[in-house]
Amino acid sequence: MERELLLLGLLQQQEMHGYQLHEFIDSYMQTCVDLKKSTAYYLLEKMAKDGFITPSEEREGNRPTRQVYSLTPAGETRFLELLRENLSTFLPALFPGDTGITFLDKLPQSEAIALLQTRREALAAELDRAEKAPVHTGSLQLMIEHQIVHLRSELDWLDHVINHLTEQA
Amino acid sequence: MERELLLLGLLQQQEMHGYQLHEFIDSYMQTCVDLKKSTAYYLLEKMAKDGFITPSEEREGNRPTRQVYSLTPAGETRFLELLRENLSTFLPALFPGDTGITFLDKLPQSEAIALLQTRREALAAELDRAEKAPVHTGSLQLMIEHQIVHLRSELDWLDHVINHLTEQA
DNA sequence: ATCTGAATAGTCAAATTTGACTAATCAGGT
DNA sequence: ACCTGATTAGTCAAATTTGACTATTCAGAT
Repeated sequence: MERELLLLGLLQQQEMHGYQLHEFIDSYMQTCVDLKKSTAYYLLEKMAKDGFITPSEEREGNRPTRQVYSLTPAGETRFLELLRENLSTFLPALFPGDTGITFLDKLPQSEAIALLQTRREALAAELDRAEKAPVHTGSLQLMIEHQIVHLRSELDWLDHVINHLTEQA
Repeated sequence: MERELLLLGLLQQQEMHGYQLHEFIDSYMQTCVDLKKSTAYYLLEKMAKDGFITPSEEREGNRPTRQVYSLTPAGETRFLELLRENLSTFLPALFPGDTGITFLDKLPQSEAIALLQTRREALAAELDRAEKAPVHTGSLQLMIEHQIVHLRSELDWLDHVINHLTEQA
């Protein structure tokens, strides 16, 4: 559901075509929703069929025409409906990385520590990237700051786990 | 991939049947992976076909027989392989709730505040539930504590956002 | 002028995931 | 002894999601 909200929300700000939407999402929002290109196209077609958005042919330069989508009045209503629902609900974030943590004791401590250190590097790099990202305006910036807060807290926790494991050895 | 790791990991501790696996995951691990019953059955069948687990018929009392799965040697290897990969990788948690945050400014402040307060209640309830959960042993407890740390940090952040919004009004 | 690799803009079959449904058994009340 | 609702254990068609593939255009090097 939040994928549709995201697409509608972006289209509400300005009309765009599929590739453009995917580009934006992939570069600025990979942290809240993971939306593959083919999924974006699928959803756009579906929402068009449902009457929430309408395509119009557009041609830029020499390139083949592409479908540019814009919100219909029904789409505007749908957007607000999904937005209200999203904001009032607590949708827990899932931690696929915790699956491994659950079975940490199935490996020798020393190996577990080494593996987690590799994870730590990747996490630190993510945090770095997020902290360096250019400042945006409005609510988007709010989301970016949320990510930074979250990543810091994750890094702290991971260090805590690694220390804990190291002390045991 | 982490869904398969989870199933293999649980089966490595003791053989189980589909329903039992789903029950366990749904009650103790909904926070790291969301695995529906039908997905569990699908994955079990697939992993059986791949030779990682083997089913054996079992009957309890009067009930119809059911498939109890146990790890094969190949499954044991696969489990360790997936575990190593999971531990060494940083798999970012996704925040579907941030989609709404991104479009917060599309609603009047007062309504946004009210909606977020509803979200806050749900989040606080989750935290409460997590804090009251019985203590487990081993690495599972580690994951549970991670969840608590995370939920506290989320509650803090949400309060921060609500305050910020309230001050603006 | 041509070649090469990157960027743009998608399509499609296959894999995965879901929700809705079925059906049997059990526990408790009446 | 019978009824009712919860629990157990699953199945299945439909919806969604993905990865791999295609094809065109553009920018820069040669």
